[in-house]
Amino acid sequence: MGTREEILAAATRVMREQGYARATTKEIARVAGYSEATLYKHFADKAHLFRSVLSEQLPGLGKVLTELTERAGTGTVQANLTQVARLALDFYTESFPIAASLFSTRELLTSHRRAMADHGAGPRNPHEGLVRYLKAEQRLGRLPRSADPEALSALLLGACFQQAFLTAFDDAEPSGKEREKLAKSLVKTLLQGLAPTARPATA
Amino acid sequence: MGTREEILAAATRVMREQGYARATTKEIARVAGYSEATLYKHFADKAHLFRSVLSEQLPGLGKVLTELTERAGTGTVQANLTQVARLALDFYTESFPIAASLFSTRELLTSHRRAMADHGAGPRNPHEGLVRYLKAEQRLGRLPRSADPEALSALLLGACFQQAFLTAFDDAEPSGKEREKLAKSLVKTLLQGLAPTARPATA
DNA sequence: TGTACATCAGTGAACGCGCGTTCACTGATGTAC
DNA sequence: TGTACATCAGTGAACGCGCGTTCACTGATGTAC
Repeated sequence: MGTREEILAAATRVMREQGYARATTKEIARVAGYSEATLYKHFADKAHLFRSVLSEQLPGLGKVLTELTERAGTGTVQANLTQVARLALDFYTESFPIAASLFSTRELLTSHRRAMADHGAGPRNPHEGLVRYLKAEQRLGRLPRSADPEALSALLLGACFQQAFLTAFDDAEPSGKEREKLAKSLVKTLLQGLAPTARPATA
Repeated sequence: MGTREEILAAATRVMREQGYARATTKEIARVAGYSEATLYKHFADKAHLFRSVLSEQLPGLGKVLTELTERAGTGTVQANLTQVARLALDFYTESFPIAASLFSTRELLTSHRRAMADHGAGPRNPHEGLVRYLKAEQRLGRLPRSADPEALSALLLGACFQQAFLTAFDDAEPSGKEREKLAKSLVKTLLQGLAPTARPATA
């Protein structure tokens, strides 16, 4: 791992573990094992360093979900969606603390938004990938035509996203088993027939 | 509105509009229309000020949802849940930027978590209120016994929460109509029978 | 092989700046007689 | 009513500190002859 990568890894770690406010050039350099001056040999300024962290260190969930479409028709819809939920839980849990730091400064948010847009990336990517998969399953007749892919995706990914927030808030990672259990129950509820047993006329 | 309240309002506004990093005592005092010294007449230090913002300026969704249980049995489940979704969208959209700033420092997060716990409050409150309502409807026979209240709540509130994140990320509030439409489609999908039309044996 | 020079990753020490915080102070308002 | 004093919200100016950033430098490695 080159010096640049070591610095990026250190910055990521500091942001994740201590938050944006504590992610100073001093602390990042200390954790990386280099002098502060070395940071400036590899990055023009602090803002550049952070943009690199955001674009290079965050795993890509969108890409995985884009490839998901190719799996349409194989396995069961339920099993496929459960794996999506598991991946989403892992991804959002890992990236939430860093994503939150985007809101530390308006500039950081604005510049990152622009940079992502230029790469065709963005926080809606996973959603778009999942919607594409669901539509494919719909065409294959494995999902009712009456289903709303947009809503299904928003519900499933949203639940995973909020769970990641709660995990970060508690500062206590749930075990893999808990995530597995959650993923299963979310998908089950999403796909399970839930026709109300009674529909009173009173609105 | 007293001086203390004006300062709190200014701090809230600065945090929301400019982010935690820009929410300096100078800027807050400027926006409030007082000197920095006045801040220290009303708050012991900056951390105190922020804790007050978090506990006094954020609207309480949990409380609304707790009262929701009393509405169990009236109207339709679908209409009640749609209103929950609308409230949740408003609440999360308003509070997300400030909640995100909790992750700027580990201390802020830790102290806020403790302070909330002491008041019996926390980010799981809305979830608990909604689960209680859903169980009440289950007892009344207006929701199938096979339904999973925990999962239903996680899905619905999670979708609203992530939508709030996207809104903050885009820095563009969606119109009331868009929120209304989203709330309706989420609830419809949650309650709509979604029994898969085919279940292949291939796992 | 030895010598002279070029390159380059990395550094210690210093810089100016804006931060949170404190201090001695002001001036308006209330109170006692 | 006037006078003397107390109270209290608010302030301007200064403080020490840690931040991001830059500078002149070092010493190891590569290259030419």
